[in-house]
Amino acid sequence: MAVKRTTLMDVARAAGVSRATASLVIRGSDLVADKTREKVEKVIAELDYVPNSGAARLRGQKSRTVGVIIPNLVNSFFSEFVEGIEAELDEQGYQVMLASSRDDPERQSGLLRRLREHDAEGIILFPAEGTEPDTIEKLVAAGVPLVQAMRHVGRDLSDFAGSDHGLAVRLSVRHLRDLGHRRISFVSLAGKVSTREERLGAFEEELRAQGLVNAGVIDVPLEWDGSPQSAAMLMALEPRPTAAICFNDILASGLLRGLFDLGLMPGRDLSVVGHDNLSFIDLGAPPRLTTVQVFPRQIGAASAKLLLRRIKDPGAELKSEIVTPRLRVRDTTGPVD
Amino acid sequence: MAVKRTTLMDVARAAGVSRATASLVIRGSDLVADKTREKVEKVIAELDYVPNSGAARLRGQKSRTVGVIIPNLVNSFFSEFVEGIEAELDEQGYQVMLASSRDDPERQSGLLRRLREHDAEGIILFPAEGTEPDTIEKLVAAGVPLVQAMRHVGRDLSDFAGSDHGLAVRLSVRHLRDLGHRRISFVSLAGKVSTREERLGAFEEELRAQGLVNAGVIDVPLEWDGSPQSAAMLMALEPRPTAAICFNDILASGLLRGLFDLGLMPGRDLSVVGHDNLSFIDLGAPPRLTTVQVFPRQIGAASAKLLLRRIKDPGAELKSEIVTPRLRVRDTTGPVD
DNA sequence: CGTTCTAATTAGATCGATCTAAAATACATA
DNA sequence: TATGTATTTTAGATCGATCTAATTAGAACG
Repeated sequence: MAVKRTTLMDVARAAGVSRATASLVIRGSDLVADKTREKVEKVIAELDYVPNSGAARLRGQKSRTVGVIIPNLVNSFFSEFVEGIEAELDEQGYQVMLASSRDDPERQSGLLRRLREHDAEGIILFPAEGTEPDTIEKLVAAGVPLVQAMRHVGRDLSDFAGSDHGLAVRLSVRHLRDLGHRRISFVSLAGKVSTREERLGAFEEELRAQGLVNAGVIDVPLEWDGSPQSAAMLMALEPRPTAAICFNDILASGLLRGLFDLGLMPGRDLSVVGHDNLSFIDLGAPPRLTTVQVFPRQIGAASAKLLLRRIKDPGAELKSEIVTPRLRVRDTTGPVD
Repeated sequence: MAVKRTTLMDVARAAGVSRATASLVIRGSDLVADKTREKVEKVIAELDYVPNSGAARLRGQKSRTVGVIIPNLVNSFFSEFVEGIEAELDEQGYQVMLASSRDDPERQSGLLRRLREHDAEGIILFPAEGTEPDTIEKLVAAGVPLVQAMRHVGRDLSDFAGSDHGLAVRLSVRHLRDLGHRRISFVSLAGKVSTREERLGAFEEELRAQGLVNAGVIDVPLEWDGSPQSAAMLMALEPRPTAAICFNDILASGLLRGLFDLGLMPGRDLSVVGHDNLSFIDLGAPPRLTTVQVFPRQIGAASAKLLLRRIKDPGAELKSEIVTPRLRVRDTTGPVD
């Protein structure tokens, strides 16, 4: 059953040339005469020859493979992010090795190790919650081209692509202020990651700058149902907020659902703003969620570009690529009455 | 900048043993004395040695890597599917190489080739629309362990994991019949893939069996917005359907949105059933979509298991794993008045 | 036709691990 | 101590492509 592999040697023999020449043909070198090239290419097609990249990379050093680690794939934010990466790398002939850390730093360390064993030329890391700076430092010290995406651990250790979280929050706050809201809450997800701190920090700062009131921060777990219990928690706050900014669209949509279950109307009884602009927002029944678009696909593409740059030039200066978010006003925010 | 790689030779030298012994330690062989093992392991840790899998696989043949090709990642159905695969393979120490065919058979061929070059031990293929049986035949002939998932091309060529599309449709039809519906439409997506045929075939068959009327099949493209124009198309049919079964949840949610835009109420003016049970269904505003749950994660896991089995035993009998779908009745189906 | 220059080809070493088969060491027993 | 057996260790060949440096074929010219 196990067919013996067709090697370059077989091809060379069948085409009546040397291994070296056959190798040149495969790599598309222009050192080889057209006639010879044709002959060899014909044989390759006939034998359905597939090069053994193990051998190639052993000698040639490059695997044309890049490792990508993300916390999970359930949130479509991550899928879009990966899509962006994949599209960009594919164009350059790179293959993505995908792994999911499940937001567990230990698991993540194992994956990093495995990706290195698999000889990834570089790694795009969406760091798991609680990742130690040490992890990053070691990678960089070992000379592994690395880009951190979205979240980052330890400043100025690696290239970075992400979003301007501060601006995202400021956009939401200002939008709500323009609508007359003064008491605003923030629905965050439990845990300690740089994004949470950044958004929360920006939230409080901007409230202060605008002279508005922080009506309370509530923490909920990130569940597939978006933790609709946030609705009741918000309505129990004193003084009661007239608007809530949510860490992401999943939480925001969960909140919408919770409001409906309480017989309340988003945009009237409570204005709701999300983050991410996931594609499902436009689907289904109104009202549609007002949210800040974060462009995960672009961020993915940017990470890929940064990584390719670093692979080419390991000594290049550290660079950050920040994608500017954009507010998408839809139906769940309205004037305060 | 480019640090020279630490090789097994370096480890061996530093530990005062031979390359062979060091190799044994790495592979966890019990042929090596405890004292020696400790010594070597210490050195490995000190030098932060990472084996070069290129060399290993060149000699040892196994890459512990599996290729996965899916049409795209935007539909979260695919992400969940990939999650299932990744989780299962990860447990066995396998690494996933992910690639997206964008539903283009040509691109897909290129990717298949690339995955083989990268020495994937096997491939899980969610075939692109319009994939030729020839593609599959060649792979199988070349001895590449292959599992087709969800869709399949050419029967009995490879292992297969998927869903019982026929049952899925029958469940929806019977549910609608129980609610008193007699004129039912099907919203399909344009294109020719086995799933479409299967679902459509089962639809017509079951209508006949139940003595119901096919009120018309409409084809729409799969867009991110779920092609809400389907609503108007359905309402223009003569005689007008009282219920519609949609190929997937994206189309169904698009239809819901289209109905609202026309001022119609799903579940009252038109009953709507989806397929897949994507996780966003529970989010956001009511009404929630009635749909058939398809369990992509389980199907992914099943594909992974089938593939591992075939890798272990290439001569094993062909096997199909069919996951049974389940109807989730929510708000968008109601009695006909 | 011999010489020179360029274009095309090739032999052979090499990458870093694994495998086989043999050697060295330890251990038990007579 | 000698001998046989079990346990560890190792030298050296090997996987399949690529690279370097050298060789050969081909073209151009006086």
